Amino acid sequence: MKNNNYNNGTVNFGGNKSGGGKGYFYVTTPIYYVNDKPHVGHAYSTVIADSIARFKRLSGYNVFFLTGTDEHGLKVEKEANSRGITPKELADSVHIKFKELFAELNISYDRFIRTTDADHVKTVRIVFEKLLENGDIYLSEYEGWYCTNCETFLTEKSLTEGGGCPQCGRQASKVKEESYFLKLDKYEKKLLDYIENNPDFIKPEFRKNEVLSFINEGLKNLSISRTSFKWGIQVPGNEKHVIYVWFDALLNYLTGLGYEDFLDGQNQDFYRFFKSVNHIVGKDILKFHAVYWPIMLFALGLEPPKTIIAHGWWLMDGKKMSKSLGNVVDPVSLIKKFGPDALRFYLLSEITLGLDGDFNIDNFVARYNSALANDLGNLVSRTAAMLNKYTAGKIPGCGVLEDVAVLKTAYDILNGLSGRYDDYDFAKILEDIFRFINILNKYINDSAPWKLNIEDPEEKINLLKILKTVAMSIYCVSYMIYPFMPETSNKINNILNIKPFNLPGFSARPEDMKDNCEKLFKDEFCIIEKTEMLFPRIKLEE
RNA sequence: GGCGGUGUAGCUCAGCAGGUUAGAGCAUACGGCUCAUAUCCGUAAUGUCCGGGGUUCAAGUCCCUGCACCGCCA
Repeated sequence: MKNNNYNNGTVNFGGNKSGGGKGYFYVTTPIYYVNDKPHVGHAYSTVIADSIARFKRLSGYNVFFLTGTDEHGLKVEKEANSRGITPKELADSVHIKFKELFAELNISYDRFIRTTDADHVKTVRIVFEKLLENGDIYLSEYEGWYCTNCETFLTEKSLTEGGGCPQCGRQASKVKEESYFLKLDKYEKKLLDYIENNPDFIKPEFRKNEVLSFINEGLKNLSISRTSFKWGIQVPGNEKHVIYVWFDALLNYLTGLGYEDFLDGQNQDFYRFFKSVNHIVGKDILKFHAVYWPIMLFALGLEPPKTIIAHGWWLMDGKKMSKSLGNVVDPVSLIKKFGPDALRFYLLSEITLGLDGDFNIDNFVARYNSALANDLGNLVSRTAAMLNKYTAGKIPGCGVLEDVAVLKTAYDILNGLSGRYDDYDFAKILEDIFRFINILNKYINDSAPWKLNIEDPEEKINLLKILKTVAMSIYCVSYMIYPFMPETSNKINNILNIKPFNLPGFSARPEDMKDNCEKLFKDEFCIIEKTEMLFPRIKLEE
């Protein structure tokens, strides 16, 4: 009978970030528009945010991770009308689809915000009134071209030859209407200064240049209300107007943190979190986050976000995903088939941050089989099998020393991890991890435990040393992959009979893993007897 | 039209403060092992480093130019 009590007695499972107080970390995804069900692009943004959130929590930070849905605006109203339901009914049903996807993907968000939530509606109104009071918002009149589909005002020059919208191609119309405007020109200089002085503000770098050139062409004050439809938050005191969907949506980042309580002096953490905010956004909405949003914050007397990460898009077989092409990748069916971690791994390892990626199912399967099944899965499987076969599952304690050279490789990777995460360089991190996995497979091959004679005391020690080294290394691997593949990490720890990393209260900075690992393996313990395959190989059918 | 970027092995990309035989992963071929998910490990082959010109003792690596593709803005 094997020991089923976790071997965790001596490891520090408390928050152990050195140097006193905990760091704060706030990460957000875009809030997703509810006019259609989620696709793989939504999964991608969210997985990026989840991985960084998990890593920061693991490192001992106080993390707040916000995601949610953007539910107001003309497109939702239209879609609802076409389905014969109310906009709220549409939002109710579609937002559930996002929640289901995130549950399948093991997304560890702290709050799922909806722009129809009462506290958000209240926050938007408070902000609007505040800015109206201090003069950053003013009532005026707009006369010019407008695209109803995009809810965007257009300059005459930007129209296509037939008078269409440059974005969607639909016919633009000439309108003359009363509108509230947000002063952008007033803060133009301040924003430029901020961008110059904060190199981490926009990532990757080449996007920063695009934003700079956009601002340098001169900002025109932004219309932030509409009178042509109803579905939105009404302007306080002038209910003819509905607040522009982007003004509404961006403020979710404040609502989610409890801005209202902060204004009432009830929320001490607000500043600490907001100062460390990382907005994950798609490249298509960078302008809203890097230009309009900081200016809204300036107007409120707050600092712009710390970092905006603009990622690329997932193409499908080289083509943009679209309903009309019928090539939209449904993430839920992929997860059902291959598991959440396979999708998370593919999304994060196959794309360089900022660039577009090509989603190709053959490539997905190839990566899965090669990296996950053959390299990682098989490493764990062969190690567990050898332990069970040769030592009855027993991993020796401090009486048998581990191979320092092998573990040093692991500790070196761990020590470089925090810096790598600051750059959001997930593909590189995963590359390092899998290079180490290859080293472990080679180490096993080269030292060939199966050739050793257990009857011979000297050879037995050697055998134990090899197996202990690999077990310790796999524990480190489990830590390294936890942010990307939490379910797999938990399974590995379970096989090793060690507590999972996601237990409340557990934290260990990567730099502390050497100590933690050595303490954990100081005493002899047994792994579990029956192990499951982490990633069964996928055989291509047909 | 303006500004910016990219073009390196079959595929995805790294290399670029200029310097010995141009790299990695995947895919391919051959060899080794058998603990393991027909897995793992090793070896090998393949490149007019987009074309053209120039600077230099020396250029994927710098400059000019042409072509192709992409991004942002108009």
